[in-house]
Amino acid sequence: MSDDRRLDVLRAIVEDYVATQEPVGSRSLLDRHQLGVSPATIRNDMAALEDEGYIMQPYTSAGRIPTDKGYRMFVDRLATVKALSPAERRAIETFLTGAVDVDDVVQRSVRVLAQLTNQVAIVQYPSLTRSTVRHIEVVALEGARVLLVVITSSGRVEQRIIELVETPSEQLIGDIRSRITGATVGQRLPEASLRLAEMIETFAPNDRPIVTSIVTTLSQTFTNERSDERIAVGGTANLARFGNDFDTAIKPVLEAIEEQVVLLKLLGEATSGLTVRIGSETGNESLSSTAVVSSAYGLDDQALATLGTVGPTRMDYPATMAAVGAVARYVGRMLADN
Amino acid sequence: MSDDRRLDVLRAIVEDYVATQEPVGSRSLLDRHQLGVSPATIRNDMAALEDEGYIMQPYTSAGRIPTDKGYRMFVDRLATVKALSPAERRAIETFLTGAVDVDDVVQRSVRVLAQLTNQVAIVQYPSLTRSTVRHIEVVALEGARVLLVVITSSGRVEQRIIELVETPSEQLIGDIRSRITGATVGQRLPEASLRLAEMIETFAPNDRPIVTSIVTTLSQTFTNERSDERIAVGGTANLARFGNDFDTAIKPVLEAIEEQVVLLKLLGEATSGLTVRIGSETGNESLSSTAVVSSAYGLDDQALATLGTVGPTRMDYPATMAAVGAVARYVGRMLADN
DNA sequence: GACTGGCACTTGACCAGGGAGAGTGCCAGT
DNA sequence: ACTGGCACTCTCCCTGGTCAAGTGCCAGTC
Repeated sequence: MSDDRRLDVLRAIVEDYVATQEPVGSRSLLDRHQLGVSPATIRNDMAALEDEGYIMQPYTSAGRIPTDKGYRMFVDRLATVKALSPAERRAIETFLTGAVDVDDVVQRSVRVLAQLTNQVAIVQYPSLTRSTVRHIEVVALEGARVLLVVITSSGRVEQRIIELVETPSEQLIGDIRSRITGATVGQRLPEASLRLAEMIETFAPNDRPIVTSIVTTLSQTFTNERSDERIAVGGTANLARFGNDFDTAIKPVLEAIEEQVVLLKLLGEATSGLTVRIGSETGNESLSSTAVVSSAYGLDDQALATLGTVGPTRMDYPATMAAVGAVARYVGRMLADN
Repeated sequence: MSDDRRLDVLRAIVEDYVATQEPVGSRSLLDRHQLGVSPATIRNDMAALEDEGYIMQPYTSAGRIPTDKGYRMFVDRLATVKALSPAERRAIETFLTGAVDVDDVVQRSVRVLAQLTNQVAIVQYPSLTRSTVRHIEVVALEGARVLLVVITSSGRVEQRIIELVETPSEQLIGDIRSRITGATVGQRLPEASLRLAEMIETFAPNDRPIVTSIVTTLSQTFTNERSDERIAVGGTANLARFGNDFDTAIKPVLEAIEEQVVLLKLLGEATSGLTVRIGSETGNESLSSTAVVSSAYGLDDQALATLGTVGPTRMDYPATMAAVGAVARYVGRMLADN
């Protein structure tokens, strides 16, 4: 028995099952693939594959379906990366280039990713903690109110309005602005936060209350976890494809989507490159029939955040991986141009 | 045959059907309500109600279920408004008061509304076109870049960065800022947009290119439909309650949620007060088994935008209406405090 | 005249039983 | 090492029969 053919059989089973959503038997498998052997031979191969845990039978003497381990093998060693069609590439490009700001980029990528993959798409906003400070603005509003604006290297603009204990002089505001700018621009946000703390003591004691209040607010903004965890989700209507059993297939996904924390875990750490997590690999018990394809995106080789799709384990992995990878590249490029 | 009792019967049918999700027959109806008459009498009343179109039988000689017209009657004339429990009121209040900015207010209201009603919650961001300008800031960044910030009366902060053809002088920027401020602060955004247009010609011809570019960007921001249509959605996991037929009950709602335009239509015009749209009244054919409860919210009596819930027509209308109304009031108050 | 009890009737829901079909494992043969 | 053949095992689907819930109607009662 040749090892090569056994793997071919596994690949064929995965492809057929993904296409038809039905357990695949030895005969129907031969109808769709020319393997040059008889059904009986295939059956032997299947028995071996089952022994090794790559496929299973939903019930005795039905066709076979791939196990998580089978999909894993398929993804790791059997799948040939399916290049996107030129039309798809163009679609991504034209759709993304219309974006006016970071918010828009994220929103458009969710849409395009959902559309390309027919799955649920998730895009994390560019991480604040991984960006650097590009510009800081301190503006006096009416009364003792002050507007603080931070623009990051990835184009995100965060702002906050605070009320000071007393109205600061025009000159003090200017002084604060230029010193903060000097201390933070170009720094990554967590470090900028440290510099700010050190800076307070360089001001005259009289001014400290105002300076402190401004600086702590900025620090909070720099290290704000809430805004670091912002996420956009789209394509939930594609949940239809997950199966017809609402409680086991669809509800868990909807629940995961509602909980940002869970969602972030799903996307995983922003390690560079494409990650595929299948079934139990998601680390979420109720998502056992779900798979996540995710990729970091960023400026140059610097990972900024993560995006990806959530779909049924029985998905078209090559196509999904190609789409996720392509969108990640384009988004990275968009943010770099900005 | 007393008219009063017939309406009591209708109310009882609606309540029972909402509670059990099963067609209600004359006997089981008497088990749960003391109407003081026999099943046969109820049957006669039911026959009359059916003739008038308030209830129907899913099939010959099954129990009755309310029609859209029946629900409408229930909502208009039969439902006694169910006051929220003190615990619920406190829940809303404590949950909303933690919010730090408008974004946060909206996000928290979606959550709390979804949780209270066990339905899908929708909250529209405070409309820009209905707000007035509170503050405008023009800040020179590095090179010829300029940051424009608009703060509205409802606390929304919109910002945009543009690249000018040439680097403006510090003085020109200051001049533009003060004149724009003078012309727009306190105005509603559409009017402010007009004032800006008039203002261009008061500048020296040399400065016009720069002024024009800044002013048009601001105008766009003021009248930007995209940001006027921002919407937050939550509680999609509650779709489980819509029924077990994915294609007819759940998918249409998910599709509506994906399309902001559809969603906005659903919420409806921000007329003040509570609006209930049942089945075909939603104006969306595929949402025939869905009902929308919505309410405008705003500062004082000035409607700013709309929020509401989407649920199955067989929902607990009194409870839902109470929750939507309460959240709308609290959100309005939050934004006024801001 | 309004209500009630009784009765015949209708209908979907819920089994049980019985092919049909797809697929398997295994074995003897090439 | 592969193949053809065969007995076997499941699910799927159809049929038929019973059951319970509910109805409409009618004659009778207060």
